Amino acid sequence: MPTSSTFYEQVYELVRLIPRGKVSTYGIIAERLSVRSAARMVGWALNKADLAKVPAHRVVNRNGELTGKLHFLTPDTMREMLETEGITFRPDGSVNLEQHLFRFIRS
DNA sequence: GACATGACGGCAC
DNA sequence: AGTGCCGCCATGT
Repeated sequence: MPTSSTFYEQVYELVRLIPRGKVSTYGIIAERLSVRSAARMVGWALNKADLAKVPAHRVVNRNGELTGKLHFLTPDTMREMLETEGITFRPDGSVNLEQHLFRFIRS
């Protein structure tokens, strides 16, 4: 087993909190994990994630672009899943964060 | 152990 | 406003 599965699990746990119809960003998740400016790690973790258990399609970059779509079954899978959940897209194909960004509730 | 790479983000030019 | 560089940190070579 990995020396520290905590990082993966914390990322997955946060991603699982994102409800249908909402999305979050790599940067916000990284910040929530107190690993600021290490958004790359979030993407890396999601790449190794079990897509059946983690709604990785709900994580986009800061501009609302589906930068991880190539890691799904087909390049259109990510967008299709989001559309099914009610996400609307801009003409350029990016998600309207103003409307769909999920804000984590802090305790 | 050095070096490149990656589902990113911020800031300098 | 577009482009580029650097920081971040785990992995593979």
